[in-house]
Amino acid sequence: MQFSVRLPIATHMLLCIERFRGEQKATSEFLAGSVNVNPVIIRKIMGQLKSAGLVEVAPGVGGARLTRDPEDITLLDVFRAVEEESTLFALQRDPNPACPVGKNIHRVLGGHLDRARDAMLDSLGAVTLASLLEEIRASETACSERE
Amino acid sequence: MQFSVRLPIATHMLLCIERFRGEQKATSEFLAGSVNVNPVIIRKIMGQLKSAGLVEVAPGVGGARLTRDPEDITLLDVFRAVEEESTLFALQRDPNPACPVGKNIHRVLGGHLDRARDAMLDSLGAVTLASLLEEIRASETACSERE
DNA sequence: AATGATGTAATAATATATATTACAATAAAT
DNA sequence: ATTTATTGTAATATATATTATTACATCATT
Repeated sequence: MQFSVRLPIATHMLLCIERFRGEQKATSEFLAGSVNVNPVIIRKIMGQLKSAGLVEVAPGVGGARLTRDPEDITLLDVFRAVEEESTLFALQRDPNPACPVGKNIHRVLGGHLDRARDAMLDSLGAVTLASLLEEIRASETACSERE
Repeated sequence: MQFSVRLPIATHMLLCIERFRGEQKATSEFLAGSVNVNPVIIRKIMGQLKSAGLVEVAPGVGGARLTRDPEDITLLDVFRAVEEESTLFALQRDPNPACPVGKNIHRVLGGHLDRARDAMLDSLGAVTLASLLEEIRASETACSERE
């Protein structure tokens, strides 16, 4: 199992939107160039970000912008926009109720798996877009200073 | 995205092996009856548990047994036996190095995603097979007392 | 009207998950 | 020695998810 690459791509998109605000109109074409995927992939993920209320897209003229301060957007918000969190851990269907293990496995195991998932989500929730942007900017500065 | 049902099934198998130790030979047929899947699925997962050193299977005569005390087996051990932990979070391939975001996204985002994964793994590592077995046994007792 | 952009449908290629049949190999029992 | 129960594994089928791509109707501006 592997997570889809939607979370990294969506994060990349949001970072570009904010990093180039005022410089470059954030069109699907431009973002596709930075992420290096097909523009339609960008538009689909942008649709999910829009549904989640994280971005607004200018119809017709094009370009996206954040609806909130980068300080108020976390990786958890992005994860929830592009992945289905409730069904992260599946449980086997129809375990045998005549077996004491089969009868109780869902209840016993389910709670622990939910906690493991929540631990991951909490960790994602601790990372803001603003902090990521700062890390990006710090790298840029380090690069230019080295020249 | 959704985890495969291998972790729940493998856990179920281990619990059955231990719960019925001395009562029922833990054959793939028997375990398949409790989990309610095809015996070949059980054998494949059993192969993964064997490779991970969690169980020993008697060749020819059949039946599996744990190689360690249930106190010393955690859900993390089971997860590692049946899932590929290192590739949990994928990163987009070939982001544009000419873009400041594309150039740094892997390094900046990768660390946070690894931490989120580790938070989940740590949570799984805190649950022992022994504790699960105790929860199962408690349910059984509660049921029989209610009668 | 022409332009540049979005939203979305349709299609294809690939990968993974799960179910199932079949059968060779193995160890014990008779 | 043959039979029996079981494992390990290959082969196949089905379903679903992911990613890439083409095509085009729609929309706002110029």
